[in-house]
Amino acid sequence: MEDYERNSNSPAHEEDSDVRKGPWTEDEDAILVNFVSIHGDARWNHIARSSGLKRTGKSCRLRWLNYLRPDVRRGNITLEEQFTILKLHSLWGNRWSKIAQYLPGRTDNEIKNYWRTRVQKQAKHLRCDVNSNLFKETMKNVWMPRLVERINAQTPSPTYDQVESMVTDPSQPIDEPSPVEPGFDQFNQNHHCHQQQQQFVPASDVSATSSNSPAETLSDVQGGVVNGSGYDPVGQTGFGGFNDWGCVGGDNMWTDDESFWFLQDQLCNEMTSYSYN
DNA sequence: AATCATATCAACCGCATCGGG
DNA sequence: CCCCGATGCGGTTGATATGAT
Repeated sequence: MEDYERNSNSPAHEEDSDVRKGPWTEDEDAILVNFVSIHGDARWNHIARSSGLKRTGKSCRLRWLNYLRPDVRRGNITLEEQFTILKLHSLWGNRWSKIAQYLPGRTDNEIKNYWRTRVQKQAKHLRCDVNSNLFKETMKNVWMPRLVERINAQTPSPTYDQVESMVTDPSQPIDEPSPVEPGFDQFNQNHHCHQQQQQFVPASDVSATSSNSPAETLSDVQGGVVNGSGYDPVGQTGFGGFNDWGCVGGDNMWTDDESFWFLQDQLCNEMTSYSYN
């Protein structure tokens, strides 16, 4: 903290010497909340200047969006939220702000942190790239079905489709994504976004009628390559091939299917246990 | 109790995009 | 068109918390 202030007071940057950086104080928070309540959450540079806060507009905006905004949610990521993150990331990649639209109260920063600290860590343990088909297939065929099992255990009886419809808060509007959004066409085909219900409703021709096998359903929905004995480790066809999900070739470190799947299961347990502590 | 390693997350930075002049 | 300021996004950093030894 002090380092930030020392740096910002460097004589070499006299013009920047008034700009505060680093953690926000309670006083600063109070000032910002007060100003936003009066002037609204726009024109951040104006807010930064006229509030007397020695912060940049960007810093004010970030503080408000990620921390001070009244509807921001804190605490453990729920199972439904984990499922949503995995599913939407499989469709859109690192489009954190877009994914955050479907997790009311969660910020893009929080989702990004979750992905980096939890999901990427597991990829690291598996010694595979988080963008590799191997890892995508693992998420799709092991972790996501496991999440569904856990959700079912929490709230008895929902089908896989119902779990999907649980993953968004019905009270929150869902922005209609741009028609040219890469990947959205497929998403929209598979999950009709009903504005009235404000839920994901899987299309009947894809999964709604045969949800007994989550793995199969996910496979169908997302077009992944799955076979009885495992996966296609060098396949290029998983998840629709969106260009921001470029496959990292040659990263399959596993040659022993049995030990691989054993480890998958272990890691899955570890990963899905986070929200139960 | 002390030290080290690892995990978490708030906040920064650079870049892209958008809109007004 | 071009420029410029504002805004938003994704990647990254670094301080702090927590756990392990």
